[in-house]
Amino acid sequence: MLVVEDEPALLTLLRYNLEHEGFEVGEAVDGEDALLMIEERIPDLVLLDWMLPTLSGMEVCRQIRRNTEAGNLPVIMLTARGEESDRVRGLDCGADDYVVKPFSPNELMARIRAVLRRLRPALSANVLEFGDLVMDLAAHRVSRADGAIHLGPTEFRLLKHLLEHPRRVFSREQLLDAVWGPDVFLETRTVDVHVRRLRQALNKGGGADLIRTVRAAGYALDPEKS
Amino acid sequence: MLVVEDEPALLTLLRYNLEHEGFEVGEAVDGEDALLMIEERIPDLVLLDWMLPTLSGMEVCRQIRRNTEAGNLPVIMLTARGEESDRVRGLDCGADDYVVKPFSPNELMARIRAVLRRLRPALSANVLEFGDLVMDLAAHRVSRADGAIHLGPTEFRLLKHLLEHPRRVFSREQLLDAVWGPDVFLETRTVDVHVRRLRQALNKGGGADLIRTVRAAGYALDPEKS
DNA sequence: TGCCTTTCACAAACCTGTTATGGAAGGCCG
DNA sequence: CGGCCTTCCATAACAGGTTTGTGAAAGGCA
Repeated sequence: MLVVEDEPALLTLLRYNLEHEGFEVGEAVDGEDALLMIEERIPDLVLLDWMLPTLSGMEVCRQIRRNTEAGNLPVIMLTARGEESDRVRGLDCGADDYVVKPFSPNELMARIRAVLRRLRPALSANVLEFGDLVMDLAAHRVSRADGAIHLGPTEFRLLKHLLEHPRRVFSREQLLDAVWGPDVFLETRTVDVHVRRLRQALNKGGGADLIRTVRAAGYALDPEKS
Repeated sequence: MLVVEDEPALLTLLRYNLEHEGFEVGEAVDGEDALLMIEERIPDLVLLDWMLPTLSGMEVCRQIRRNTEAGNLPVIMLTARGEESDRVRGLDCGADDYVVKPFSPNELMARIRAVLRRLRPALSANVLEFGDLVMDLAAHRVSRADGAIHLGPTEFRLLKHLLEHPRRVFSREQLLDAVWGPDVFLETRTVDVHVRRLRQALNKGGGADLIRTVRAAGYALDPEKS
């Protein structure tokens, strides 16, 4: 979290409240400073005063949006100007929210939470991860260590189920129930074959085997050797 | 865009402004009505009055967040209550923004644009882009790598929907609902044919195929090989 | 008529469940 | 401790089935 504010008293107040909520707080005192810090390390969110030395908050916001790396970084504008035309301009220049001074710390925190809640699910709600393995449910894609992996429908469902319960061992019967459905009647060995195909696909890139075979019990997603 | 508001005058005002900005507007007059309409077809955004018959806006908002399908639907609360504790509660129950009556239409529109820009960059612009593909909604034109592309009405709507949710996989049923409307009764294979024509048109210039087929799942706009 | 949409039929691509075989792991007994 | 045996698992190949691509034909609508 980066706070860009040139008034020391307000900066202190903000830092106090933010740290109290568990955020790591970085500070910048003018617009150029802020852009440099963002360049160096992209924060989770930027609190941006409207009136700043060197570069106005609005200009900083525009430059953030123009930058591809940090382009969708959440920005909350902080300002003494409460007039409507300013508010419209603030939002239209790309800020995600706009808080008018004087504000109550509680309201600001609520707005920060709201903005973050909006951002996080968009990035992670439909994604399952395990180690370097990533499954994007919405895009129906699996990748590992930046390499895309192609899976057939059954292997996809199988991996999804394993990812939803990492490290847990499932018997072949449990996997048949969970992945194929409760009404199918298949050889339990069939599971072996699909596990093999899944392993083959997952390890194509050369990583360690992520599926552990538990003799006489079943399989689990778990990279550890024994 | 769904407007949930029990005061007819305000509803009319909102509809006028929203349609003027190019949104399709649906209406609901109480909370239960709203939830039903959302169930049936998920809108791009919900404008939600705080005080409603049958179910309060806050309760509606909570239920929306609880629903997995519509869980990250953008919600803007609309309310006469300007007190801080209410604002905090409103935001914390999951609303993405909170506008106090009386509000100016301009500010509301700016906030809507801000929220949409965050969640669905696609919907706030008049131009949809994906890679070298460009769709101009206003001019109803599509082009790729500087070559104009002619599409029939259905292919246009199909591509528009895919562009609004890039990389996401849609089943044939979902596409029929979203592109043809919720009440049509067509063969799911009809989608294949339109996808094929869309592909043909898009690839005429020789570019890579932008539509990914996901076996047993559907189609997605996504250029990577898989 | 001309364009667009929908359906159909067939072919191609791909996926799936099964089986056969060989190898590994663990237990039992001398 | 070592050898043998049993049980379990990994692998490969295959035949059949399902899903998708494709071309064409029939029907609608302006």
